[in-house]
Amino acid sequence: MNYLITILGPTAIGKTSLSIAVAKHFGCEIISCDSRQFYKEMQIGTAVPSNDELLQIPHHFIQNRSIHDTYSVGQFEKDALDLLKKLFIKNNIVVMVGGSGLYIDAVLKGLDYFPKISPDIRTELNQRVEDEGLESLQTQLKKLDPETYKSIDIQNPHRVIRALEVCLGTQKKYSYYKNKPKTARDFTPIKIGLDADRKIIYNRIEQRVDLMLKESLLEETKALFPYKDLNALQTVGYRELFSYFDGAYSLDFAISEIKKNTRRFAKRQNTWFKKDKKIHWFDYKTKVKEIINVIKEIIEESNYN
RNA sequence: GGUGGGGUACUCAAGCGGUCAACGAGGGCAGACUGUAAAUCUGCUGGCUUAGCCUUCGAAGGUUCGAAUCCUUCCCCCACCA
Repeated sequence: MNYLITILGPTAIGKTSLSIAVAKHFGCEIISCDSRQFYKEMQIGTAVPSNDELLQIPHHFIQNRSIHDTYSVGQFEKDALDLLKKLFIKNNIVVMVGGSGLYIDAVLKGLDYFPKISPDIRTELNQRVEDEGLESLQTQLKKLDPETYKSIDIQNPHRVIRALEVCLGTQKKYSYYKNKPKTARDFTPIKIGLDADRKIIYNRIEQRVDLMLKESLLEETKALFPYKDLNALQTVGYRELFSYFDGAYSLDFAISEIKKNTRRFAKRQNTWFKKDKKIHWFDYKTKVKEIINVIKEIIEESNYN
């Protein structure tokens, strides 16, 4: 039996160090499940594991892509599954860490298959939202795929555009592809959540942001300024500093915005994870040993069944 | 001391006799989420036994069927004059 120990929780809670300790204990490797740590151009602002940490345990999906690549959850699911297959040959345990709820679910549960859509269609739809307003796309979606029109958040431009681009790009309804049976996973997920009181999380965020700035986040961001419109750079910590370099924000304001937006991000992560009843939650101060013991128990128990 | 402007919910800020528990924005809180997800979107935000009731608009009085809105006095801020 294979096990994918998944460590999740809000940003700045201490997932990285836990994951390394757990991976060390089981002598296994780590795959990252963080939608921003894929990009090699970003390091400080995405709080990628340190070089020292990376040397201790082999990590995957850390800075393995460029911000200029187009990457998606669908591709990530495929990449992760392919890699897991190889890793499970070496060891029946793998650790996955990350805070991107959708990406975690993609690996653990699977997404529906969608054909590749030409990026031109999205560009066009984005343009149309600007020119004609969202309403125009809503109307079109209602005509092409009434089922999806009813089920998605019609106020959310990203949702409407995605549904529409699938309809337009495949000549089939978006709903046609949805909710198909997923390919079964050949591993058992063990979900470990790290949590703390809101105040503590907010405090850690505050400290982490200050630390990033000390580690020259400004320089890192400045170098990326020419690419600020790229999707990968729509990221807390960078966006606000782009506004600073733009002259729209003062430095102090940009920093307080980073902190605020990170807090909101942590809240959204929380909302996502709360729904999942299969997560084993631990306070962030829990001793690693205790968590490992629980993991071992879960593994033993599942071996009996 | 004199004159003028102002004091509105967590903050900023509209309202200037009834349709006001009070526009809007910010902040906060809650939620949604299948290839943009650190993104994007939604709801709530005086209290309560919540289709209703109660207590709010610097304070205290007054006018009125009815006041955040009008009058009087007082307190506090700001500007100018002295």
